[in-house]
Amino acid sequence: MHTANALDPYLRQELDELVSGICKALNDSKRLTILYALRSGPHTVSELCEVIDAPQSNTSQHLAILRDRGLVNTVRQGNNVIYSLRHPKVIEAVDFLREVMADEIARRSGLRNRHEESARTLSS
Amino acid sequence: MHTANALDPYLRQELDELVSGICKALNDSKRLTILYALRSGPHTVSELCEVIDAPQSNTSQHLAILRDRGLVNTVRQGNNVIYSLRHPKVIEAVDFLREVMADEIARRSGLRNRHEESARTLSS
DNA sequence: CCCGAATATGCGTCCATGAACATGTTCCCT
DNA sequence: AGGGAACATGTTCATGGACGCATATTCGGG
Repeated sequence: MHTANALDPYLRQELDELVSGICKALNDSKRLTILYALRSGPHTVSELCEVIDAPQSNTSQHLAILRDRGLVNTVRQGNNVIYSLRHPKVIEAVDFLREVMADEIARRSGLRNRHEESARTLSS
Repeated sequence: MHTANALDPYLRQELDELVSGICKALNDSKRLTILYALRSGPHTVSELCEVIDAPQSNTSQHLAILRDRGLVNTVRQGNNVIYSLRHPKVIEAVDFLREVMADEIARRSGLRNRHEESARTLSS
């Protein structure tokens, strides 16, 4: 607690832009799946359709979001458009969040065990 | 591109749970602000109200989301409830995303300059 | 035991967003 | 030039989430 102090207004604004600029793009499992698929190299749209198991228009819309926010590169090659990962750091960040999730799951099962133990102790 | 290959189904599922479990909680500027405010130490609800400049009920709702997803701890102390950061790693992950945003902004202004230059070159 | 402070929750409303479908656009090929 | 393949985009519809307000709940003090 200590002093209530408003947070640095510059940080607040930066977080605003972060949410509207990047977080929103990461807030969908299909888009995350696309980014992870691009880890291993560029892919065409139709390939990504198969990866996320969605119709072409839906896939294109998700790609448009990632493209608009600057998270992927596009190159036209004949009839195909090839998407690639622009900021590999994004994957690192998401991997960090996956660690958090793993930690949290571990913590919960730890709590559960402790609860079971207390229950056992109390009922004995 | 190469082989289209569906992504590891386990990873897909994990990304699903990541989105519904953590990403959704991070997909709001006020909640991010709360987490950053808790970096420097625990805070009461009314303090956090001031930080995010929102009415109490709204603040409590955001806190409930962070609490349900396990991102914050709560301790009751008399009339107050004191919130603290449970997983500092979350901040690290978000900081990573901030770096990505900074990179992307730099890249764009770089592109803009190059465009201006080509324009100047072409028109001269 | 009741009152007020601090926090939580339920409800209604409004807006953002994802999915599906149809339609445009761009390119290659003949 | 025209047709087909690969993508992109517009529209509509349904859902989810944020907010405000009112209402519980929990706690400490008199």
